[in-house]
Amino acid sequence: MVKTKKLSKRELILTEAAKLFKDRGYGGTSMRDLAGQVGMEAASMYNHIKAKDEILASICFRISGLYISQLGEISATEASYGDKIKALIRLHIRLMVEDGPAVSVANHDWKYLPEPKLGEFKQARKTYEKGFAALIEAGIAAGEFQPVNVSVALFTILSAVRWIELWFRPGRELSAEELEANIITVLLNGLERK
Amino acid sequence: MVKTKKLSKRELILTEAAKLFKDRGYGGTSMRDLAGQVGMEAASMYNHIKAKDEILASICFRISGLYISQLGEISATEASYGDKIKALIRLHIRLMVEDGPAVSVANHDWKYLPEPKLGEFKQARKTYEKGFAALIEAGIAAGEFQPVNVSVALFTILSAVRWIELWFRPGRELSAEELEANIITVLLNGLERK
DNA sequence: ACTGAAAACTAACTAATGTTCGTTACCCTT
DNA sequence: AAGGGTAACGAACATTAGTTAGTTTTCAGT
Repeated sequence: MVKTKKLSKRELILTEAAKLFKDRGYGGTSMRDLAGQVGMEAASMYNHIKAKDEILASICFRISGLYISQLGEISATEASYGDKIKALIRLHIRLMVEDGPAVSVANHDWKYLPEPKLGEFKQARKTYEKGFAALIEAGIAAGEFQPVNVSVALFTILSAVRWIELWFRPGRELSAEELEANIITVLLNGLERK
Repeated sequence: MVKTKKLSKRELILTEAAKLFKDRGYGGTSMRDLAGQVGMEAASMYNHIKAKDEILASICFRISGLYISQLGEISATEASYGDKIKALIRLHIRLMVEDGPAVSVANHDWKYLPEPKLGEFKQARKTYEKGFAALIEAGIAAGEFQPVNVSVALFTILSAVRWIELWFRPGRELSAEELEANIITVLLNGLERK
């Protein structure tokens, strides 16, 4: 089991890096900080990773890949558009709760990717947003949703779930399931009673 | 007019700093970068500001002060709770459109404030959120809103408007007024038709 | 025109950054 | 027991960071 050990050390670095990047930002995290958290010297980490920005890229693209593949699966189901949107909202919340630091990094620090990777990541994001928007548009065309501007609806939904990381502490006052139910209520039914 | 000139140079620095901080982040912006944008040498800026983090603090507290004072005014009116929430949403959108870079910095880079200031800023934010939440809670108690979790509603609304900066380009396809109307529709009435 | 302050400049300092180098310890296979 | 590759290390590299010191320029008020 040679590969296993190698990968697990590397993934330890990636995991700890995501936590630190989330807290202090990419630029605010030094390789020595990260090494201290991992439990080795900064130089030693270069046996497992190629460069600091490769760490960032690994985190970002793992998350974007997850989102895009899940979007494909959900789109392909036979559910109503409302249920598809709900499933996507649940996906975002679940990933945020389970993989919080990495999602946070992919949302905030992607802009520090060096240029070949930066363009690829932007494109991946655009791909995801286009797929999400297509569902909203189809839902409006089917009379299932209100005839609202598609971009506004898309980003209102996306942003509403991206900020969960900032205040949600699982088990404190609110469970993940209650969180899902409440957010879906607000976004799909609106705040006002009718 | 001695004071006027002094203030305008300082404010030029603050304005350009907000733009750079928004694009490259606080840590990703060097004093030499900023000086180049302002049109002077890095050392020269220290005739107008005390330190780099003082720039960050000025930007953050100016924005937080704006939000808190406006919240006070809106809370004191005699409108319905729905109209108060709408007014707050419009406030967020207007500030984002008119003062975009500074709002963006106050939303993303506040965590790099050094420790005495950091605590103050956190408290200011909490003050604002408490005031906002009180309006939602009162609206629910009055039967005007759905009995949803107050924190969830609060942060869903707050986050929905914070991301405008990322994709909204005024005059392109959508005006600020249409933006307001659409966001309010989604948040207050929900996406689904009923 | 003179003066004194405000504000610009050049140069430099210290600290910290990402990364590389050469070497050493470890450990699995033979 | 020996060999060889993996992964750890300490030291050092060049670069860049924020900031300060000292000096010169600009310019409004007398």
